[in-house]
Amino acid sequence: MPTTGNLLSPKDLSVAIGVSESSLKRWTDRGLLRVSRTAGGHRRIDRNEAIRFVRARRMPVVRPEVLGLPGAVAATPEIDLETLENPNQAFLELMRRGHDLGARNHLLQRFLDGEPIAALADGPIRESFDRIGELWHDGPEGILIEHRATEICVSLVIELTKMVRQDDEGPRAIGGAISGDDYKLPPLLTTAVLQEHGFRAVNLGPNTPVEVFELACFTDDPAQRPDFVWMSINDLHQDGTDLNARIVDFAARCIDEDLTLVIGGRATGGLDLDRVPSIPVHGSMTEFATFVEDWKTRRG
Amino acid sequence: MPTTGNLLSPKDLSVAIGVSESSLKRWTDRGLLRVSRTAGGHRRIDRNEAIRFVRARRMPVVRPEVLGLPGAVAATPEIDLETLENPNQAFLELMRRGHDLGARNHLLQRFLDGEPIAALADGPIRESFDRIGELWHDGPEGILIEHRATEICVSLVIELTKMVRQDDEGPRAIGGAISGDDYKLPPLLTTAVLQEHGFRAVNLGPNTPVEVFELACFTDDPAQRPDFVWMSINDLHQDGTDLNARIVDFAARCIDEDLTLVIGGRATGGLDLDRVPSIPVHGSMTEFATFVEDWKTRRG
DNA sequence: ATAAAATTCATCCAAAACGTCCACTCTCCA
DNA sequence: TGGAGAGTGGACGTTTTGGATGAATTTTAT
Repeated sequence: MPTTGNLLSPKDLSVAIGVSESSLKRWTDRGLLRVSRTAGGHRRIDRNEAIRFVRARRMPVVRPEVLGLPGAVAATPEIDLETLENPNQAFLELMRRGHDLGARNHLLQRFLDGEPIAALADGPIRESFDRIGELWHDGPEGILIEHRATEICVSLVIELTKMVRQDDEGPRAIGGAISGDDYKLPPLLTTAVLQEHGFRAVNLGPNTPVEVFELACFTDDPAQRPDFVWMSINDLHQDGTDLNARIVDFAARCIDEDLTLVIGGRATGGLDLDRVPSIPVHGSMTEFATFVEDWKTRRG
Repeated sequence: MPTTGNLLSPKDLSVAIGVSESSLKRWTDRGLLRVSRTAGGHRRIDRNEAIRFVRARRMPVVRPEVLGLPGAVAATPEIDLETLENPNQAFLELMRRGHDLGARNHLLQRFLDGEPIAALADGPIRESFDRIGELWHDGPEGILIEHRATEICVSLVIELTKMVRQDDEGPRAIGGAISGDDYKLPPLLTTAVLQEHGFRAVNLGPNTPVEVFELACFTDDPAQRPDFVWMSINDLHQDGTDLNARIVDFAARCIDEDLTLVIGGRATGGLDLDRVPSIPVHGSMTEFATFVEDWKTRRG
């Protein structure tokens, strides 16, 4: 029986990744894998640290269930996922059918294989919802599929977010989707990517007015003040001009107060941000992730 | 329930740091951890001594709340959560401040102590959002708090849901919140409660049209057909009459096809469901949970 | 106050983990 | 081809761990 709770014994992890205990000990002694010790000197390994380790070293996981990850694939009879040339299509099919366990299995496997969350966002997730979004116009069936898939995916992204190490000392980031944008996934994915890069990220969720951004960013309490703000724009109300002006004002104030504001999302093009040309705009999560890394090194 | 006051029992500390009681006692006998004794010889550990012990050895704390630590984050100076008479108020304060780790510890402890998810939904979660909902009218600050708290709570409820999911053979349930109802939490909580009671629950999320319910319930594929449907109604658009008619039609068809439909949510009273008096309506999650249990036994 | 229930006591034991050592298998380069 | 260097998995004697035991103590309910 694997150790309960969030602490793994060396044996647990060694059987999980199919490696000898000796190697594991050597790795911990060399600092490749961070462990804590009991008072008697026995090693205890945090689950998230174990996941980080196998992901960073691209180690195959022989028994994922020991790490609290999905075990054997629940075979879907109708479709043979192996034959699909594109793995993202396999994910799409699972999402279309509402096959939550299969989708979880697929995404987590790719996560463990080392794909960054940003790549998962741009790959299987985005492609699936592009396709599912088209179905939406076909009537109730499309809406059903879209709703079910969204809930599944929200749950998966939140699960991923909890797996990436949250740094207690990392820079503070806050953000959300603007007023009128009801998409839940982009803010969640942005939060996940930020946490993967060591940020302490706060998610304000969809449909957040610009005034709320202002309040959150320019609070008087310096301990609460973020170092980084992001705005997700995936849907625009018809009256975009007023919103545009508000965003431009907010962006100008961010520049004044030396706060980095980043804007992204597929409806970003619907805005006219030329008046504040210094706002970084990203078109994909991978782009955003590289920007974030740059920002961190630039900031020291 | 951890021992009250400033003295911990060996069991309290052992669960807090995730080691066996035996080991802890051995450590005290070796003098690694100073303890006092009751008249009868039972060990009592001072909270500060326990904290000193875990800090000195850099031991991971599995359940910080047992030690009186609100998590990895420093205690909020203005409030002393211990002194709040009502634990639900403590949760409210944590949510107001966006103290996600503290909120997680609080909720998870109560869950591990045996409170059913339905009780958590009716207790800390509902009370907090009742209060936070009032703040919403106070302008941006209230909206900020509400958005942040919602995202935190969504994440927590999903985490709880993953802790209770096991049954691959349970009855199938499907549901969501109706058109115009954008609340995310009630469908999530309903799903969590159903899974806790052994259901295979599918969540269609907020803002789901009645036609989608119909399609999901009366699909031709018998393998997909649910045994149980639920509808969450927490917000009504102004033109409730049309929606009311659609729901009544849907409910009638459910009765025809011998499918259980349950309706709940705080705006349920805004509908006129007298034409289909056999629809069970619940006003709280606990009520819903008992109904669900009855339904299961009645059904054999 | 008293009885019943729950917790903790000290002790014991098998399984697990400790650190160390040592063959064995790779890769690389002379 | 052969030998150095690094990584692996197993073996070892010793120490630590976690669970079980029945007796004693504390807590809870009557």
